[in-house]
Amino acid sequence: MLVSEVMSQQTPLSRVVGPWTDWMDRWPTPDDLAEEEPGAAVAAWGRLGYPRRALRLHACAVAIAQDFDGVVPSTYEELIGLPGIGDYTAAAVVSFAFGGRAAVLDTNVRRVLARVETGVANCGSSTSRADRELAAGWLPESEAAAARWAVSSMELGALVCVARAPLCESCPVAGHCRWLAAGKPTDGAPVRRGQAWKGTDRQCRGVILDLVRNAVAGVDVEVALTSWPKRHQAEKCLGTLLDDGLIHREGSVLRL
DNA sequence: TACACGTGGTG
DNA sequence: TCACCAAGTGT
Repeated sequence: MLVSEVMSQQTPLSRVVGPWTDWMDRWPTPDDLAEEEPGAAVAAWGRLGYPRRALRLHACAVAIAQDFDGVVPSTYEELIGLPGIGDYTAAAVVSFAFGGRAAVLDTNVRRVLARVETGVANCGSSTSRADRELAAGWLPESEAAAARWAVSSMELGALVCVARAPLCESCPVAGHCRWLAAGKPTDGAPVRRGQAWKGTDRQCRGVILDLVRNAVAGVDVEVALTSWPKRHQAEKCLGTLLDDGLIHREGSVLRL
């Protein structure tokens, strides 16, 4: 559950299934992953995106092996302290893996709360204090009910109360929705800033990392730098990749 | 709070 | 084509 939640961060579930299955076959327990080199995790991550998640997941396995005797902890406080585990993932593991009581706040749930409770079309770009208070107020008291609420609210947002064309006709809570009652106003929706991509450091890093990931024998530094049209930017990005620990350098050879 | 951080599907 | 975006985290 922890692995699947980390892989699902900002990533469609449909793309997670394959890598997750392979990952769990190869490393069924935290100890199995902890014994590997971090580069193996980065390689197995493939093209899931945000590859630092692979590094953090490896570090998470090491931490679980060292601090929790190889057993995934079951409380929010313990989980939130692990690498790559933030508010959402800690709550998700508590709720989905252990059936505990935690407010699982992802973008889907925040959108549902924004519409049903606040009456606006969309939630903010990040979790706010108001979101947490709303979610805390909605969370059922018992563990069982809370866990069911968590998965229900997330599915509702993912399948029915979707961002673009919500299926209000088949929504089970349509009768309670302030946004629907108000005639589904679109104003007030925050203008999302598009994610720049072409020519960015992000794209440059992706190109260089992909090159290294696909070269079994490693890649010559010069080859990597010439894989990007702007030399200066390539040097900078290779530098950050090395700093991040995503790529390692041995002489003039680059490896994961 | 704002920003950096990948990738591939979709309208 | 191309902007938009999908179950966030760390700084």
